Amino acid sequence: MPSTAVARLIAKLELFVALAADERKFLLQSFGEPTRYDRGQEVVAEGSSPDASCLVVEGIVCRSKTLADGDRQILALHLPGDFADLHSFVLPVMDHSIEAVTPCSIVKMPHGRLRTITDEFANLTRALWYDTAVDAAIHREWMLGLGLRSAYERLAHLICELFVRMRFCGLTEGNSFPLKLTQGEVGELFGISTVHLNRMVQALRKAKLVELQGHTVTLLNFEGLKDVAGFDPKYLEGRDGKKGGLSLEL
Amino acid sequence: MPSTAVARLIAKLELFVALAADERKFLLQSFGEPTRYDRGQEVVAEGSSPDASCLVVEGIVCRSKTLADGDRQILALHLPGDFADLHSFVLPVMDHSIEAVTPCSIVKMPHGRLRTITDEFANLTRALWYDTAVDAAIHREWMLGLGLRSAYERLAHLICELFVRMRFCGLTEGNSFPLKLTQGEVGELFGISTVHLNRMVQALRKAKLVELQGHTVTLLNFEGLKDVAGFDPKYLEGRDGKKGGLSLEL
DNA sequence: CGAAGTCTTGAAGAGCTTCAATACGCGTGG
DNA sequence: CCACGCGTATTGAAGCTCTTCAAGACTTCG
Repeated sequence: MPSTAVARLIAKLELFVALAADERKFLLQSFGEPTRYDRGQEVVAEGSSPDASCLVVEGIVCRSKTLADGDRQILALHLPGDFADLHSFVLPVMDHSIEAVTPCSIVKMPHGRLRTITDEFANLTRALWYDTAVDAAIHREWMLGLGLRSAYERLAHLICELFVRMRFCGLTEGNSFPLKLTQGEVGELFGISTVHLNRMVQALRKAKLVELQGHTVTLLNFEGLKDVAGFDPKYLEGRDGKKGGLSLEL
Repeated sequence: MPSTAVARLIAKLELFVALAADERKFLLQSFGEPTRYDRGQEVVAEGSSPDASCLVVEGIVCRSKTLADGDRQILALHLPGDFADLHSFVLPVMDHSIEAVTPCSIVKMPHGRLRTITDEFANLTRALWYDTAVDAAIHREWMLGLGLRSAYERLAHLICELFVRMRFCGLTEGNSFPLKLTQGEVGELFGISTVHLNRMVQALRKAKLVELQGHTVTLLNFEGLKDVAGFDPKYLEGRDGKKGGLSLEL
């Protein structure tokens, strides 16, 4: 299982630049044993100085910052094959925390290995740097959403993004993907009240764009959803428009 | 002048890790001639693929994304000594644009030089990677603001951040710094209406926290302002709490 | 079947936007 | 030197989005 996640990581890095066989091999050998985390469990604490970076193997993790008054803002979601805190290698102190949104499994790459990579594999280093740059690009896309888009558009956007990223992980089935969260949890993740989230979900249903039932999200009209969301998968793509299956029938 | 900006860049990088003499020298020799830009002029277009990265020498530049309906969200502000798009070295296509907020002067480092750095100077590469990671950390701080903070708190936070960063550039005078923008422009930068910005400015005045008059911002009570803003300069700092003068009497 | 959790609905209120009008500040030409 | 005019700052008021509180309906599972 961990090796599947590393393979996904490699596939993502190769959207940017081809890796040499020894680079791939080095990556595959750099992760420790998987650790399991329960729903809601903290994986990395804000203010800590980790000595390893986390790769998601299974489940969904989120990164968040908490204000003095207890309010929390979700900064990013990570699916299998994503580094959640590769940047902790170059950032001395975590400015946010990482926690498990669903039960999940994580492997870690010690920063010593990353240091070796940066000393010996210039090409792989650029690829990892690229990975953190894509992460920042996703931050920017979220900023757009937080600043400019209504809750309705934002929800549509999140669903588009999750669908595309889930598909890259092979976690979709047709136009559906699993999301084992209550509306309350999605609301908190999303930074809006349960009540309002519910109304937006109903609006998406009424517009025949999305069905959310049980713990499955089904896209009924991806084109329409993309229009509402203003979704442009460019920010998830690699060099020369390589899509790595990211945007099959977008 | 350009060399002052590069010196600031070096000072910032050394918050993370000491640079060798040849690394510093290589940096100093890597930038082209300065170019001037007028207020509002585009420096780098969204969707383009630059072959060089921009270092601000003078003035203020912003990065922004524009939605289909024309609404624009500011993603970051950059002062002298900041790379505005170091990430364009590893990101094949610009996901946002860069433009001059005030008249400014910019020098560029060709990506070929960056490639040489990543091939030959592992230590400097880590330092530059660090720079993009700090940039992402600032994105995260802004996300907090956009998602959780009121316009009043957000304005207080922006003033704190600008003050600290301006001081690092030596652009403050006592508790004041210049901001040659109208309230309308600040509002747009800030993503709120002129009317509401004005009311928030008045509130800050009434609370005796800040004076904004003409084109000068004066902090009357930094402690109080930090409290209102929930400002914690941690995200601007380097390894081992090195502050590089960032937080003298914070 | 009952109980707990989840979803849905209603209604009042906070924060911000927009439109529209008024006041201020300052440089220019008379 | 003053008056005019234009850009900027300020104020008022209506309206939209989202929040909170509170209650009711539906699910699911022991």
